[in-house]
Amino acid sequence: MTEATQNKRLRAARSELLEEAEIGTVRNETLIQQRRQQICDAAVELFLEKGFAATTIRDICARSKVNQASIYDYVANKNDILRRVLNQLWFREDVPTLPEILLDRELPLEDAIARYFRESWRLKRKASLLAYRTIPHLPPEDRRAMRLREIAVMKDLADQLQGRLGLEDEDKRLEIVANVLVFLSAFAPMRDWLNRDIPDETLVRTLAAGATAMIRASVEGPMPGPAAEPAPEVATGPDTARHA
Amino acid sequence: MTEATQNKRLRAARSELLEEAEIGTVRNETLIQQRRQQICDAAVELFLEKGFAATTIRDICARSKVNQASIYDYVANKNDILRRVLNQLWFREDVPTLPEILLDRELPLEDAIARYFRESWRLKRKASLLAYRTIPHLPPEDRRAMRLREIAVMKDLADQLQGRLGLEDEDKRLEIVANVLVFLSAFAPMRDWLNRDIPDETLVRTLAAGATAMIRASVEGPMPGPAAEPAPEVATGPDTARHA
DNA sequence: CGGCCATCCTGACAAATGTCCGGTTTGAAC
DNA sequence: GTTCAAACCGGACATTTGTCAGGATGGCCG
Repeated sequence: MTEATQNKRLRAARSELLEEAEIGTVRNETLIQQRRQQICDAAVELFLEKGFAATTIRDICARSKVNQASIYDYVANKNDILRRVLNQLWFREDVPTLPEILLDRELPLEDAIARYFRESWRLKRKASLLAYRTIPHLPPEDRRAMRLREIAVMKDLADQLQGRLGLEDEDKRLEIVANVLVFLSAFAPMRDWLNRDIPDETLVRTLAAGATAMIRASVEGPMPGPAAEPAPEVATGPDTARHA
Repeated sequence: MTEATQNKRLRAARSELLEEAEIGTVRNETLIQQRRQQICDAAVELFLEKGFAATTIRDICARSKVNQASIYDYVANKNDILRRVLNQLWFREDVPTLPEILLDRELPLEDAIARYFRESWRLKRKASLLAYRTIPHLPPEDRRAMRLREIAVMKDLADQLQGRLGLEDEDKRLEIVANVLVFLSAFAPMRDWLNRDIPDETLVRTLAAGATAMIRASVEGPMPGPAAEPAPEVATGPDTARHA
């Protein structure tokens, strides 16, 4: 791990959390933290079970054992709960991103990827599901924050891969591959209703091997260009319009 | 394309649609079809924009220009609309599945995959997004129908790949790879808020090349077994509990 | 014991929602 | 022009929702 690489500031490290509201009434700071934790814990479970919009404040109160009126002493409103939950789970810093793992140049690519998948699936299961499902319920500025974070991670990853593969020039295809890798880190949570009888570690190693091959293969040969394909049938993106 | 292969009944072909309700009042069958189409078209747009739970019947009526009372002459209720929409988009039969494409043994693997991605992204954008997002809102029996369909496609795909790769025995890893391929067919729709400046065909060819390499790499070497990794932190699956 | 203040919670409000009753309009057949 | 069923729709229902005002409660200090 050369000094230059190690010291390289990762763009993603600068990404910001979603803004949380301030509340006025309750004073005891530790109590606030505790109640908020109760609320968020219950909320995550419910959001995953029923979806954000179908979860009511009453549901959250019942499960978190916080009174229906009191809850507004600890969170500003329903959307504030979602923001806090995402800050805790999606933006958590104890789960390394792949570009961070790749800073260790001693670690072979495949092992790095395996570690990335393993940790993501172990610690960010809920976060991945939640993020992909609740994005439409976020106000535009919050969506933007999440998108910026994702883009930063992807760019970092593309940089790291470029170094690993010993490529001189930027290659657009590396961004595609980076995107896929991040996408695959949500694979197990999003699809764990299938393949249930396969041990997690088999999944990790198989996918890491496959992903490594994919990376290497992706930058071989000439860059494929757009062909004479007709335009897409639909224009609707998940949250931001693609062809706006 | 040998006769045996060509005639092989694909499991997925037998999968069933979600059950649609019967309504009594209106008689004119073509009118019913037309109104239902208006309703479903509006509903898809709205479900993608705001999510199922956040979309109101009034929204759908406004956009489809069907009266709030009349809508119940054409669909049974809000959930019936979702079922009809999914039947139209998710279970549509004019978009080939990868196992179907692979029946043509003349077509090289990479080209088959490229075609699969291209067609899926062109024609099933909305369907992929909708399916991944609305599953929590479906009643258990409908979730089950969708899961069965997915599993059938995956098994078919694993079979086809086994043949292509000239493998004798079943390999669990082929199921993982099959799962990933299906997952990747939702890649562009689910993540098209990123990588927007990359032409679709570049995306298709790059990912097809990568996926092909992934398939080949996945079944090389010994089957990786479970290692001494700690258990997952969380147990919550997307819709059906993983460790119930 | 009594006062005081942080915390909790009963009960309510207005707004929104899924659903549909029962009347009104339409248009084709005679 | 009359008739009559088919299709439409204004307006309302019971319920649920997010939110909160204002009183009840409880524990600490004197």
